[in-house]
Amino acid sequence: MESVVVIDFETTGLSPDHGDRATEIAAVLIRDGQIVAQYQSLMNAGRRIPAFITQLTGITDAMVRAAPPASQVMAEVADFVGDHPLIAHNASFDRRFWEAELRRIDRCPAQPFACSMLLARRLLPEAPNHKLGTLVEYARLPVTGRYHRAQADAEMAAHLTLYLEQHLIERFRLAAVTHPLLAEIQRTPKGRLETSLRRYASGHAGSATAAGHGRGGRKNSWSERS
DNA sequence: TGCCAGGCCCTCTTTAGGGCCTT
Repeated sequence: MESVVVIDFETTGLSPDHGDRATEIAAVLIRDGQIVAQYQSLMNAGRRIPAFITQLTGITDAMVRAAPPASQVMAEVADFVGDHPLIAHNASFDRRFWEAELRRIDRCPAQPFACSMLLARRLLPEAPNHKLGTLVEYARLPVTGRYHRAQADAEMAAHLTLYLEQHLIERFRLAAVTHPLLAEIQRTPKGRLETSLRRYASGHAGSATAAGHGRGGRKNSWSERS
């Protein structure tokens, strides 16, 4: 897979539209099937942390008060991410905070997102459920730290992404797995996934190119959807 | 003090409702 970044936020709640703010972020850069760089920081957005969140994450008001300002952390992580496409577990959540926090520092978030949870629902429907912790245990992936902390969750989501990539390559004999392909898979209706992926694989035998970009303008079932 | 969301998916659906998943 080309370079992608897996991110994970810890926050004061569920909705940036209702005043919730990020308290911690981690970003893990994957390149050529390996984790090659990481960024992690608590951040101080000036919000009190609900007791429930402290119980869930272990992140306290004192920890956040001692952390760098959210504006500084978001600027640093935006530089770290650059133009790389992003992946997160339940990406609709992280995407809202990513966009909200970057807008606060006048940065323009433009990355495409893919979601490891939606991918796992498609590719591992037999898993007991599709919570990150359950999938880590199900796939026997390394537990890299405390759940509900950004660094550990981002690392485990990265390992899950690599596991899903390998699953795709072995099961469907794909020559390459790209971020656009992952985004396409999570949008494909469950009943059509097997057929569509096998058609995609046969159309890309021996190819090392990305989904939806067959040579010579050739289109396939994954191509040119926006 | 307690509450607040949103996108996706499945089905007993599609003119809807409820569960999952994230903090």
